[in-house]
Formats: sequence, structure tokens, C-alpha cells
Amino acid sequence: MTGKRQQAREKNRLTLIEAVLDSVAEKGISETSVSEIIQRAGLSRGMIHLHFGGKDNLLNEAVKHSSEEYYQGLYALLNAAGDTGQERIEMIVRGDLSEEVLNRRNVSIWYAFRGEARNRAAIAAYSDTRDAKLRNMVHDAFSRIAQEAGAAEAADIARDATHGTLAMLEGMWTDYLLHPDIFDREESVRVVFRFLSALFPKHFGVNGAIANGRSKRVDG
Amino acid sequence: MTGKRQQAREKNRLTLIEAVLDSVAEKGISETSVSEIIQRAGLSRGMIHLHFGGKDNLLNEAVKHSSEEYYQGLYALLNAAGDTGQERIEMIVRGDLSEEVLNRRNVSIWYAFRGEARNRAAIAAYSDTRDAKLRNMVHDAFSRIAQEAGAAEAADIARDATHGTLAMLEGMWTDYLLHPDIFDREESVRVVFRFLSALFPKHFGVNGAIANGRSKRVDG
DNA sequence: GATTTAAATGGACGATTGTCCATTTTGGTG
DNA sequence: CACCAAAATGGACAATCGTCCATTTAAATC
Repeated sequence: MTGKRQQAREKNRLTLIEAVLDSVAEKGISETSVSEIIQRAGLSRGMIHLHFGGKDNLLNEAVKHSSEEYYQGLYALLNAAGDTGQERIEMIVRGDLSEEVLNRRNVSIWYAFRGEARNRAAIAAYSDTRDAKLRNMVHDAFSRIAQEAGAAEAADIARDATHGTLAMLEGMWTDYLLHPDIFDREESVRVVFRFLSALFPKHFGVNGAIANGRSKRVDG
Repeated sequence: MTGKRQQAREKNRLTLIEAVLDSVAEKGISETSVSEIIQRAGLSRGMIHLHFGGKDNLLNEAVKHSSEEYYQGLYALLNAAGDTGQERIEMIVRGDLSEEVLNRRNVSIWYAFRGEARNRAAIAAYSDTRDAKLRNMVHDAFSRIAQEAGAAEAADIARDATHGTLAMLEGMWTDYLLHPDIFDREESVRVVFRFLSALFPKHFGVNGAIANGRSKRVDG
């Protein structure tokens, strides 16, 4: 049984991490100082050194925490999804663009850390694992779809579809970062599926993901 | 005629801006201090206040400079391109993913500033104008293509194609940011055109942009 | 060549940074 | 209740931050 002692300890640890994420989201990394953090956390100055050994380690733990939260949300959605490739792709795309995942706080945090990734090995590592996990989920789904389509170059197609879809989602996040006030979730989803329905008409066409995305091919 | 006086003045101004960009690229924004900047520039401490009135203004000017350089490169490419929509799209895509535009220095700088955009109005403004200009160029080209294709919903298609293509390019930049060592330019170009050739087979198909991008539709 | 004036210098300055530890507080145990 | 140890406190500390200005340097003008 965990005593009051250890309970309080872990609670404070988490409070510090949340304070970092709040500060990074609101003020950016460069203004996230020790003073700022402990003020938000309502704890004393020494806690950072006590629990994390220093500010840098605390930042790294905050990145880790944020990354894990992202995946909890996405995995939860995937578990609720069906087994077909198109169902899983649709769930991932809609999930990645949903309010729960794509919101001001998450986007601010994620891009703030990305900007520092080049200079912080620990941040780059978590940025990588996050991307790798998502990539595998998407690639699995497209592999099924491409195989069902029976194209000779199914493997190539699945690889490119994965690459392009993830890149597009990444770009949608950037849209949100730069214009959170005018960002249109439904439009973003529709754009992704317009491209996918052109590439896989059988899977993402009329009866597919989007209501008014009938167009498979535009010309030709 | 510009005398030695003014010549040296402008040279030093530029030296400071370049020093900022070098520092941001190599060390990140948080480690780009006044001391770091003047050391790289080989100038004295007071120059920043003299020429820019403070460090913040210097950073803003550096963002402006970097953004303008990006466009000079892209406009130069576009002027060399043909007049058809597909030629212009191809030039933009290849240009945006070319070594000249997409390299370690530019990517590091761009994402470092993006991470701070939320908290610096001046940076956000230049990030916006850069995106808006590119968006217009791409949208013009897709509008021609969609109209030539003669689809009833040409305007909608052009809008979505623009949105999706720009998002994909954005994602490719992120790929480069995270994995500059294993990034494959040709693969990135091929992925973009695999999607585009599915959407516009006549324009980006067999005789179109990519050598082995024959596949218009994968299934169906 | 002497004078004027714009440009550049480099150190002083107070404010703020992150680290660390002597002290106090508090939950757990005998 | 007394004792121990883990947890938390908050200020001291040197280092660094960005700003600013008295002084020096050197180009332009007379």
C-alpha cells in the first residue's frame, strides 16, 4: 500500500510536469524558467532539483509525458475502431485531427519542443518514437488496403500512401498552429480523404469515409 | 553614391543578422544570447542596441531576412518554369524539396522560429506572409489544372488540392527536420506526385511529372 | 591638415538565470 | 509520545542575461 508519503511525492512530481507543459504552451520554452515553473506549481524552488536533478531533466520528463498522453488518446481510439484497413485509417485521421488531440495546448507544446529537438537529444528521441509508432499503425492499415486492391506494386503503394498521409496530417497540424482561430477540422479531414479516395477509390470512394467526397478522379 | 561610412554600416547590420541565423541553426533560440551573437559576428557588444535597438528587434529582422531569402529562391525557380499549371506545380514541389531550399540550416531556423511563433507576434506575421504567398502560387496553378479538367466542382478541387499539397510539403519538411541524414528527396517528390497523379491522371500521369509514377488509381 | 560627426567599442549595471544545501516540516515507526 | 527519516522549503550563490552609455575610432567635410 502506498502511504501518504509516496502519494504526495508522486503528486508533486506530476504537478511540476504539468506546470512545465502549461508554461511551455502559454509562454514558450524560452520563458519557461525555474521561477515560472515553481510559481505555477505552487511548490518551492528546491523541488525541481530534488525530484528531477535539474531543470533540463524536468523538461525531458515533460516531453515524455506529453508524448505518452498523445498515444494514450490515439490508442484508445484505435481500440474502438474496426479491423479493416480503411476503418483504421479513418479513425487515425479523424483522431489525429480531433479536438481531443489537436488543440491549442498540445500544438503549442509539440511545436515548441520540436523547435528545440535539434539541440536536445532527449526531445528528439521522444519525437522519434512518437512518429515511429504512428507510422507503423498507418502502414499496417495501408498494407492491407493495397493488398486487397491487388496492385502489383502493393508494397510500394502502401509505403508511399503512408508517407504522404502522415505528411499531410503533419501539415494540418501546422495549419492549426498558425491559425487556430480559423482552422476547420472538417475541411482538413475532407482534404485528406479527397486525396485518399483518388488513390483508393474502392476503399475511400462514394461509400467510403466522406459524405460529399464522391470524386475519385478529377480528370481523365 | 554610398560612402565607406554607410557601406560598413549596412555590412555590419547584415553580419549581425547572419550571426543570429547561424546561431539559431546551430544552437537553437534559447542559446542564442547577445554574447553568442556578437562573438560570431566579431563585433562589439553595443552594436545590437545601436543598429536594432535591442535583441528582440534583431531576432525579428532575422526572421524577416530568412523569409525573404526563401522567396527569392522560390521565385527564381518559378520564373524559369513554364506557364502550364502542372509545370508550375512541379517546379514548386521540386523547388521546395530541393537542396537549395530544404537544407539543414533552413529547416533548423524555420522550425526554431515556428516554435516561438505563438509567443512572438512579429515572427507569426512573417510566418504568415510566407505561407500566404506560397499558397497563392500553388492555388493559381491548381485552378488552371482543375478548370482544364472540366470538373463541375473545379473551384472546390483546386482549393482542396492546394490545401493537401501544401500540407504534404510541410510534412516533408518535418521529415527532414527529424531525419536529415536518411531523408530521401526523390522519394518525397515521388510521394507527392503519386497522390497528385491519382487526383489528376491527365496532368500528372504517365507523361507527367514522375518517371515511374504510372499508377493513376491503385484499385477500382 | 584641422574639424566635425557618425559609427563602433567594451565595460558597468541591475535583473534574472539554474543549482544547491542548511534548515524546517511532516508522515511513518517503535 | 518520542524518535527517525524522508520530503519540502526558501534563500544564498555564482554565472549569465540584455541594456545602455561614456569613450574611442575613423570617415566625411571644410
